[in-house]
Amino acid sequence: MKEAGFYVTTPIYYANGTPHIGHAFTTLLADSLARYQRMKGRPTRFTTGTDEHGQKVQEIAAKNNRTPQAQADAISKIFLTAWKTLGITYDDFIRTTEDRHKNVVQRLIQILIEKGIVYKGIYSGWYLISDEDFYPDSRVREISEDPENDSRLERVEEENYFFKLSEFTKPLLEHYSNHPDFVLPRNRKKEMIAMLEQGLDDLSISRASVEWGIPVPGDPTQVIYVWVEALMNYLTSSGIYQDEARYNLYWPAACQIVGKDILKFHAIIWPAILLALDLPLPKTILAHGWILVGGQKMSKSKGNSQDPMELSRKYGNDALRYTLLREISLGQDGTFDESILIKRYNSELANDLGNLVQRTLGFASKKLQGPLPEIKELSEDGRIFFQSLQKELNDYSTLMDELKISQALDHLHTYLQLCNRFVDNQKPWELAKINPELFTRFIRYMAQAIKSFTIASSPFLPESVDRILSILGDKENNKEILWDNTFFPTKLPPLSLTEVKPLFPKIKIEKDPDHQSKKNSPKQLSKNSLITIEEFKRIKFELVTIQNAKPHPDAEKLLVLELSTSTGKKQVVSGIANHYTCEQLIGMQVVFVKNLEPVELRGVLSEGMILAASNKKELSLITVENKIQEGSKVS
RNA sequence: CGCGGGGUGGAGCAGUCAGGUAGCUCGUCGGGCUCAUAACCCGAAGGUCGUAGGUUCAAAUCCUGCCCCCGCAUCCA
Repeated sequence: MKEAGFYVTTPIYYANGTPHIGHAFTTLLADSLARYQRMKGRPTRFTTGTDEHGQKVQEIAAKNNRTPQAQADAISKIFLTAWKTLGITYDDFIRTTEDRHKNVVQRLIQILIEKGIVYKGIYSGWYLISDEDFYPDSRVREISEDPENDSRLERVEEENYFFKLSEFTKPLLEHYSNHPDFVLPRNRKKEMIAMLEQGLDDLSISRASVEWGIPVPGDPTQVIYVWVEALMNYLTSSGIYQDEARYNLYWPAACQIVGKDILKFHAIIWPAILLALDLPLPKTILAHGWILVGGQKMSKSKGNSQDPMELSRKYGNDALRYTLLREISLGQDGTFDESILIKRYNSELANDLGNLVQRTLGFASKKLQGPLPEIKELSEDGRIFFQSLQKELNDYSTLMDELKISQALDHLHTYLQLCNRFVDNQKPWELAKINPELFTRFIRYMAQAIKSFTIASSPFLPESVDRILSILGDKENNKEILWDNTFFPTKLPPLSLTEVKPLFPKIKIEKDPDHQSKKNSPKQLSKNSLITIEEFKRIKFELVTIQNAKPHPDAEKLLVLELSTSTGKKQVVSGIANHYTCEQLIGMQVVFVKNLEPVELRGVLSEGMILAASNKKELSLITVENKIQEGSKVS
């Protein structure tokens, strides 16, 4: 039997803005897996794209005064550009508004209708636009009490097409127990099984009141529910009904990456649809957690940018890709921001890798003239060294195949540590003086070790590969980037080095003024978060008057306030638009936190914050009982 | 009874499904080296794995109760 192709997908993004760090994480993860499989010589297909139908797009388009298609085009272009910038090597960027997708979807739905798995019925319940999801009466109260959803909840009573999801509970549970790796990581799988065990209701899969979508075959009054249709993109891109050879090679998908928030769609509804169609199910649905940013201990070291495009611009694609994938272990939420990137970058890329190259190849290029001679037989030292490296590569490879990315990367890091240790043990700076022959031999070993590392790590450091290989005088294009070239031969051909420049210049961390005081303070913050009076005093509150208020140009929930303070006018962005009108606010005296680090919120500078009491439903600004002079201290 | 995640040496995390010497990165302390991007190497300190109980020859891991944190979204500074 021929080896199956490796088909990896990201969700198609339903976005109304630029890609955030979560999108970038998913997509970089998929890209690295794809690069890894290609390196292993496996036929690989990597699909990403945009999800462009549905009520939300329709609404946003109307708000922006353009057609839904124009809206979709704009969104799609943003993502396309972003992925180009980040060096994403997708094989297919699918858009659900493309004809190829519409054709596939209609054909698939047609089959389901013919099979009687999709039937006509009356839907009566609630639909939450922001989620594009239906809710039973039982959950409506809780949802409508949340002010965020409030206005977005619609009573729906209409004739719909239904999918007999309920019939698939059992088959799905069977599939889960027969395929332990169907959903990873394990805790997510448990969640899905629990959900299945509660039983499933049939699913309404069409809407009469939405226009922007793919019509139900034979019934142009209805469009297909956007989620159901979007899931089918994975089949469209596989080549079903279009390219049989491609479809046979790549379907079922090897790995479908999703965020934990949309796992239900991918691990229950999607496989149910496939079962209904008698199509094979994907091998693994890989669910990752959310990327948390900031948190309490946002380092004050200048800037906490979390915008992937910004981070890529500042530090480069490889730095972003490597540190992000290294830091976040799947299966759990992880934290990532600029300071974490810098830390990882400095210690692993600059110190361990960059400096390793510098102290070996860089040193050699200064000391040696002419090429490194051939080595016919490895010394005992060299053999043992290569053996230990080989073990790390094997472990790396095994873990990669198990989709344990951050653990796999651990072994690449150990590899570097072994290299640095070898350098220390061999003392090349002495060899260079007393035994040139051993010295060149040593350098030849290191060149080999670095070459193998470079190739093995190329899925995570794709842009550095050329730079390193060219130092090794080894510019034989992409043919070199194959896993087979990581092995350690018993004979090494001659090799000539070229000039070495620092690969990963160290990022200087700006002095953090708070760091000092934190260190000096006798007590660390304890877990229950008691703070000392000194810590409290560091916050400067002041009573200020709101001089002017206007809506944020680019955000529904935010207002831009102009405050008159003891040190002049300040601008603050505040999330109170749902609770106060601009007119109400002008003239009010409120409490202002003065020494908060300024930050941009949706493009508008905010130089502090004003205080308010709030819970889920209500919000009320903190003000004074009697008017007193503005600029008064609050303590 | 909303849903979910978590509590493991100073920080951030892995390990928990299939119970059997507590692991990784960073930080701290001491030493080495001087080739290198103030980098590298070696050694050490530091943990009753939230808590109470149960099962077991054996529990971070399985069972039960309790306590505490945190999300429910990237537009609430």
